Amino acid sequence: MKKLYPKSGRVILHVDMNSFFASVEIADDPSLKGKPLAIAGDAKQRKGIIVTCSYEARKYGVKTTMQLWEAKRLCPKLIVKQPNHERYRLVSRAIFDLLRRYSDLVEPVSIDEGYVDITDCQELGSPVQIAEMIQKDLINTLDLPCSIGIATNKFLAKTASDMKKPLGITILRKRDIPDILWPLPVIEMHGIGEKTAEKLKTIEVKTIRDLAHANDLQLQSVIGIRGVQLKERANGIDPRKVDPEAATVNKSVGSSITLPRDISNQSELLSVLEKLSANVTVRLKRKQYVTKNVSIMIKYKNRETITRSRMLENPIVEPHDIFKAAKTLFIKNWNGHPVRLLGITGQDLLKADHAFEQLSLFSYEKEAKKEPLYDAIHQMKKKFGSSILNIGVQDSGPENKKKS
DNA sequence: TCTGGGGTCCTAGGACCC
DNA sequence: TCTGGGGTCCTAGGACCC
Repeated sequence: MKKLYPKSGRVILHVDMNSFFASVEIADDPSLKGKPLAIAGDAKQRKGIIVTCSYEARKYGVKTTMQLWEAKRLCPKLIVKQPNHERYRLVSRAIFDLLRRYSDLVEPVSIDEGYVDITDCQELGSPVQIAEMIQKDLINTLDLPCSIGIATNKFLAKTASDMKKPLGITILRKRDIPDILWPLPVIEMHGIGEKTAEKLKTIEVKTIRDLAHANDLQLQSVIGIRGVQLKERANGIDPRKVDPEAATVNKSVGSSITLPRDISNQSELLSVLEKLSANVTVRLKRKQYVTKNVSIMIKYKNRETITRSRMLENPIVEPHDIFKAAKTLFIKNWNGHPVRLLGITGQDLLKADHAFEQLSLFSYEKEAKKEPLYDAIHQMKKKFGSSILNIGVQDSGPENKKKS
């Protein structure tokens, strides 16, 4: 074992929950076990696509993003549940709490996957033993299956966890790269999608082997600066650290909705924007952010999509402030055609307490160096409205209601 | 009867400043 | 006496991922 993982090298696990949403539903209702289950939106609301499904459903050919009616055609006995995101978030937290019992270096990547750096955990056992312990632990305590990849860096660990599902444990060693990684088509690589694969084809790069040996200049010319990095990964090189803080910071927080039908009536659309504003507020507050930039997204009937954004003078978080900004953008940019989807996103986020400090400093300098605190706050309220001072954490927002 | 909703990162052009 | 080059900020769009 020591030989496989020399002292200087790292040992990183990628833990990937298997068909997470479906598995949570099954854990919560064991009568679903062994049955074809799909999590999907409401077909009547035009959101009838498969979000995820159990392995039993996959046997029938049911796949993620498939239309619900198509899935039912393939598998008439398919059981369909609507997603319960609140519940999934809760379970996700429990998963990462469990992982942190093995190592402090846990980096959540999404609701159902994360990296664990176990380089300094030798006393717990070998890497494979640790992976087995985690896998069993997740089954025993939460009744949830996962696949785990083991490697010396994030990219290889992520690739490895994908190779065996469900309930796999896979080691991907550097020396196995030519045999295991290189024969795969480039589109299998994390970070390469359809468009990039097409571009790579134009320079005769079709497999990961081709990519690993590709010419740097050619790569750069066809897919930009990312090209060289992807080539490194294809060669098994990935210096990214496991960073527990990475996921604690948000760059943006938004809310969007595909309308039950296309809408061209302005007041109807505005009332949708108003609801979205309220939702964005709830999410910003839950994460304790304020935003300095509001952007809207409009997707038209013909799927053409525009985004329009605006920097704001002062950070905001209250629904009426967000709605006001969104409404202005909408009125100015909507072309009057039927709308299929609307979204609002706060970008350029500030932590609420930090924004407060900034304002407070500003206020002191500007107005009231010697005034009592009460007056300083009063001044700020006058200047910026009371909204910025009333940032509370408010959970259990209206998020669930909208599922109606 | 056309693929939902949440994100991240990168690129490119224009405005503006020095 | 019309004109270079660098840097930063802002906006819009695209690609990708789960």
